[in-house]
Amino acid sequence: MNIESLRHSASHVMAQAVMELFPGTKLAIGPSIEDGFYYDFDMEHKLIPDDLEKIEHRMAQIIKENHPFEKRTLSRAEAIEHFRNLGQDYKVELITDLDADEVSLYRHGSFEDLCKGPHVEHTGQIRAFKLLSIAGAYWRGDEKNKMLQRIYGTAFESEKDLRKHLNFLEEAKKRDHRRIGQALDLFSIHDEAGPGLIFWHPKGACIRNVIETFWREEHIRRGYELVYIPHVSKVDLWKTSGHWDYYRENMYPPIKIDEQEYIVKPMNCPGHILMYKTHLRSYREFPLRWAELGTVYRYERSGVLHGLMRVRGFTQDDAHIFCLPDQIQDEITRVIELALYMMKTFGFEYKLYLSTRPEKYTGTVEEWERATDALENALKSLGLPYQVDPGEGVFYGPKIDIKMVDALKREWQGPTIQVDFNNPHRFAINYIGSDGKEHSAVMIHRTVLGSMERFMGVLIEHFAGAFPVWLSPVQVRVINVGETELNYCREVYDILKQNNIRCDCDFSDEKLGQKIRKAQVEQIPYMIVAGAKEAENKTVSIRHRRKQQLMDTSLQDFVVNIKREIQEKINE
RNA sequence: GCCAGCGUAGCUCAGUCGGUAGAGCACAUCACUCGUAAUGAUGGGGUCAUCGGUUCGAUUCCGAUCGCUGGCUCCA
Repeated sequence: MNIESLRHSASHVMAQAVMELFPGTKLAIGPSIEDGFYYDFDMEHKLIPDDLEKIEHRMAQIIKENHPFEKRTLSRAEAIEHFRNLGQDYKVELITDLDADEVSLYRHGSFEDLCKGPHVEHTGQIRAFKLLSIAGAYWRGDEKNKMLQRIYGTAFESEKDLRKHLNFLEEAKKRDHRRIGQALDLFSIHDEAGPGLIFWHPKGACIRNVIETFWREEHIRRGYELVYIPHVSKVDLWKTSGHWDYYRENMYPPIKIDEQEYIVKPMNCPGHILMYKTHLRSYREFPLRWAELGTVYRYERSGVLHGLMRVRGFTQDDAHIFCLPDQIQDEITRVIELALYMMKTFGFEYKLYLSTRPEKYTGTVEEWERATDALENALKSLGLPYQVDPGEGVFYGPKIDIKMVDALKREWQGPTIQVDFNNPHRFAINYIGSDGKEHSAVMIHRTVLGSMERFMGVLIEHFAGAFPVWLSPVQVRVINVGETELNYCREVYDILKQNNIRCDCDFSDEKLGQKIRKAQVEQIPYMIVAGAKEAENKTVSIRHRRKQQLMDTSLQDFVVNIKREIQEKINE
């Protein structure tokens, strides 16, 4: 049995149940999707969560009755007539827009729907299903159209598979970076400050700082130079770049300073370009690789904000590469290697996507072809599997997107590499070639993490808050058993500190079990417990947050081991 | 921005069919001095999101605003 037809069949059964419970409902579309199905309805009644239970109940009855799915075919005109008589306007619109002479309808029991199929044989084959949520959705996904009510559900071949999926949803909920971020005191967002603006608490800032330090060192190692630019600049700069005309809805309005209007930067590129243009460039300087952890501010519609994943102020791990046309492939190859190195270091699987020329584009077709070939050749030369997204490129150039696949196999937008044909023309980003003439340089935008905010959000969910030692804000907690060994514990703590290990201590009057529990809840990788026995023998008792067995060892050995674990960035 | 739901202590949540609120955790103090995931007692803490309306009286009902959640649309 095909899972898609199973889910699609479930959506028909759901539509029937909704039609019966809420007569007069108009049906839009109800496809199967990844992990489930939905159906869009246009109805007077506002669906509430309790309705889902009622609908599920009716669905269960329909399923039990084992209605066979039966197909029949109507001519286009007949079908339009048929659905018009039923008052199903959306179906009429769908058929009208169809290219076919005939359309198929599927019936089970008293319910019939326009559908190209296929379906399961009878409703009894839908064994395990659940309705999940109610949502608003525009007719045909266009915000100019009417907002319909959508019900999401899921269906599986067995109760066991369904339960597995529901457990997955539970697990995802537990890993929600907003919940963990609060529980582990990593970051906060404040009504008083504004939505989509992140405050990094010491522990979150610590993790971010570790990542940023690693990022800087790795970039310098790979031939990048670091730059800094101001956060505001005159509106004219944004007019030259084209953002004022094409990106204004995402930009904050100008600030007036001394009769001049200034814009808070939504992107870093114009700033880097100004520096490029401070003197005449020679082809001998290329490639120029300028990197910056550049904070940008963009207006995002209130409904789209989401924790760290979608914010209004964020820091891109940005870089711009200025190079010759025949250097594109080599540069792209290096960027992909860097990006994949990052993915590997943080423990992510990944998928690569190549996006080609969209309908609306700037530059010439030759430029596009040359750049797209360079991107594709880079992917091929690295022997990497990738998927082509035709027409999904940005208007100014083709791109490679890398999606991070986390511990729960979810995909997140991460690194992106984009060739830009627009800015070199707008800003006259030129260089003097070996022929002594002026030529247009190639500009590549790229990030290898995405943004610090989104990356940290994904990282939190990926590790469920249990960061590997090299990223953990507190790597070791020193815990005493009683009062007598306090001095020894302080000695241990001092030695750890001297070795640059991030540690703290819990010398509170609580029982040992309580202190261990606290450290476990905080996901601290190592707990060092020292009591009279250890103080006597000058050893430490090591407890790892995931391992049951304890280890008695010398502090020296522990320090050597944890330093290696940090150095090698080992993911558990 | 749009549709729907929600907003009660630092956190998680009860509760009030209109008579100004409670639990657990956390926090503070005290006692206990404890050997690898929760010791006990006591205490502090709330303009029940904000503003307005109805009412003798609003945290509760109504409206607006702000914010959050799930989606849609859009994106790093």
